[in-house]
Amino acid sequence: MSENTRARARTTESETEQEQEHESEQVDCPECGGNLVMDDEHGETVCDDCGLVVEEGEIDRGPEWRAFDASEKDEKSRVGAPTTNMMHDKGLSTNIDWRDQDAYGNSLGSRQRQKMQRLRKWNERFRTRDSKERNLKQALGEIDRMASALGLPENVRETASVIYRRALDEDLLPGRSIEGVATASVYAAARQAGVPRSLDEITDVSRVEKSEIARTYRYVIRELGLEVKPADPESYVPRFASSLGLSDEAEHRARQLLQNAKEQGVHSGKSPVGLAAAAVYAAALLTNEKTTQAAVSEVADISEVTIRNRYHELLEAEQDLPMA
DNA sequence: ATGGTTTTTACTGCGTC
DNA sequence: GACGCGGTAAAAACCAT
Repeated sequence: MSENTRARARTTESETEQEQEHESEQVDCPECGGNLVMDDEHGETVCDDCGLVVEEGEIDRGPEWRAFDASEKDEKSRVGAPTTNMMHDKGLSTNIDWRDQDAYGNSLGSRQRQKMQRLRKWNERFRTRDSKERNLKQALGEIDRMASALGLPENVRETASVIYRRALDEDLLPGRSIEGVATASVYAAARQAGVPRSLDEITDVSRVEKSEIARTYRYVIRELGLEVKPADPESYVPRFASSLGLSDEAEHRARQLLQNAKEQGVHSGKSPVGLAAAAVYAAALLTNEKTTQAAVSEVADISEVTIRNRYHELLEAEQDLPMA
């Protein structure tokens, strides 16, 4: 299979783009000069005025919260770290010194020593309940890595972490790889948050085979009783539209097409990504903006044939029920 | 495993710049 | 002639049974 078909489309349109200043937070939109705003919800930087998406995720500016041991944690975490599910113990564990001394360095009496022994024991029991904690640590690292690579916003990472944590609590891990479950968690979290990434995109950043991800994902969903509605085609639209440099109008039009199609139940069994891609293409046509099927196919990772089939259906549906 | 459905691959013909 | 688009047939992938 050619790698070309897999290649993500870059948003670079022209060589005339000026170097953007990296120092300042306030950068002007290359298109219209408007304000650029970070959209945490979708992990995108968009222009206030014209809606141009300048960068989609890719770069994760967040601090590196991962810590592998105590000393590293001290270095990396900022003062007053927020509690977060992204750390294996939510960053809240207590450490009790092993020395039998008080804060001034005086040694303790025997009563105090015994007390400290008991405290240490229990603290240890709570902190690293068993090997699950190690497991969790590694998995959260992976989740973080993949989410970054996919340009997913913070809240998705949080959700993924929670899902993984639950899977671990429910003893779903035996027989499955940490990687696999971690990947499935990310996949599920992204979908739940309404910023879905296709299985293919997920596979690209995971170390696990597609089939295993799918299998594990289904398993986790079922066992945890998570409700994940089939991905809404509309949620793909903004990403595709901006990758192709289409206008807001076209994007809006694409949404309409999809809503209309939804009402008529044209879906059912068709891949949401395909629908979204077709809608984007059709919308570009309707608003007289230049795009090719090949381009859409590229950004959506969907074959041109599928786009053709879908967009015919979309336009038909539009005509059957013009204005309600 | 099987059969039905959807998606992809590969190829071909048509019109236009 | 290359490009964008449309169609088709056969293969592959997917899903429920």
